[in-house]
Amino acid sequence: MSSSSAAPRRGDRTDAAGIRPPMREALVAAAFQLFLERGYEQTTVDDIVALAGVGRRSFFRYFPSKEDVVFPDHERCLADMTAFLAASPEDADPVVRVCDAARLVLRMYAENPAFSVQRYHLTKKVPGLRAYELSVVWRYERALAEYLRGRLGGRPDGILRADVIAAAVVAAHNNALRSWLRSDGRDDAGAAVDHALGYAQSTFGEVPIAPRDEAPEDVVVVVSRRGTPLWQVVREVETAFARD
Amino acid sequence: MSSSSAAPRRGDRTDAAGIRPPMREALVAAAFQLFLERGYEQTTVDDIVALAGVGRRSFFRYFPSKEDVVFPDHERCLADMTAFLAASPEDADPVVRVCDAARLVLRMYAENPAFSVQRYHLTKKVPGLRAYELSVVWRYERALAEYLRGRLGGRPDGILRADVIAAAVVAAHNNALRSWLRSDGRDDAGAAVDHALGYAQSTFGEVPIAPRDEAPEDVVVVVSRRGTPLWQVVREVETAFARD
DNA sequence: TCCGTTCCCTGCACTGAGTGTCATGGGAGC
DNA sequence: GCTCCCATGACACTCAGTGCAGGGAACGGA
Repeated sequence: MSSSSAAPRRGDRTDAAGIRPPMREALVAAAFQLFLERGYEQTTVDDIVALAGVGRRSFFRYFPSKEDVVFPDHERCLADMTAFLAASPEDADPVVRVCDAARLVLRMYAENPAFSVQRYHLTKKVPGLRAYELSVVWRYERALAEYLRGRLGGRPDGILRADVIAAAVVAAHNNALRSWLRSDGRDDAGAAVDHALGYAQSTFGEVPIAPRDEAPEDVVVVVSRRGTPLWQVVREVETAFARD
Repeated sequence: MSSSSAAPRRGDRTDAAGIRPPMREALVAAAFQLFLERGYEQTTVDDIVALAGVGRRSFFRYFPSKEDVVFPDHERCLADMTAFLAASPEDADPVVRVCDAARLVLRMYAENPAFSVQRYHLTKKVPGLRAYELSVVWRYERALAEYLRGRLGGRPDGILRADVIAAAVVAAHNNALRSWLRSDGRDDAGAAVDHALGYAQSTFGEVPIAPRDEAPEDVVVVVSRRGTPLWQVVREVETAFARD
């Protein structure tokens, strides 16, 4: 009964990078159906492969572990991010660049809102999945940090700054992403992430407030009472620079 | 042969919070000896308990999983950090406070440099341990972020800022900690962490550069060419404020 | 001193994840 | 039509982690 059920035929794939075998999708679908029905830990790999109508060994051929089936597209997204950063123009602002790289992750989540929200509720309550997600996030953060190290490595504290900026960008992105997921995908994810990344960018960025090509000899004067908290001074400076 | 070997007697413990049973330490020692000899994944829990001369079931009573034996004191440190943050005075600078909280982790590592360096080399090469360490670091970061949320929650973007500051502080701390671990514990860990946390603090801190009680009507004038990168302006402001 | 209670430890059996290996069967290429 | 390739499936195995029951030492009370 197991060999003649819904097992996929061989003809409908190309095995190249173009079309992936449907067994992968069948396993993801079966896994999520059971995870949502009975919970993650109450579902065994045997249950999943039985529902998908495939052999148990095939599961581990497509997913190195049971956790991987919950994050089926992060590997591809991580490769995309690495390629995106590697293709950065030399004169790009590094902080802007890593913010744009972070937006790739948001785009992946936003491509399939229902799936992302389901997965969010799953990872929120299963400690093992939370730990797995952390290791995924860590790899994104490492990709950003490696790029920033290459760009900031020469400056004083370049490596320290690279690590801190990467962590801050990831935290800002995740803050917005999670608030979007909590809204069940109803809020505007792009706007929230733009806002959060804008905060990170304004904290670390080196973007000139005014375009470089206009009136470089203009002068701005900031007056501040000694004793004012530094953040308030910075905010005033920023406001003064933005005012045209 | 197994019941009459090196099993610890009952008399040498008090079972209160004062003296912990030596079995815990015996398991940690046996585990690390084998981990360093053959590697983490080549060592089974049966190997560990055989060397420690205790029953297999006892291992899992002291350590919920095989990974936990590698990080035997993080649970205590996390409790210390939570208590430290909960005991914060109302008028403390939140950013300074979380930096001090992060120093608790460094202190734990510095209490036993040889052990910390061994563990560092172990976690560096074993993916499973790296994932476990990430979940530990995540709990520290959550503790800092929760405290900051409580302090900054009312302000605009308070929650976002709390998450970003917590991530930045953890990243700065870990950057210094790891560079100290890479030096095999020879460098000055305290100085490196102070420097790294100082960077994070100057980026996010609200510390007045000049003491509040002196000449609050003093005036500082900053002049900057329009088009100058913002970070450079901020650095100039900072320099001007620090100059007395 | 003796007994009962209470822990702590141990052995045993079991589940479930993950892996190595080999047989098979069908499709692609010749 | 034949052969080779390779994805798949079946089987057996290791090992982490858990539930359960039994046993023995310390402790308290009589």
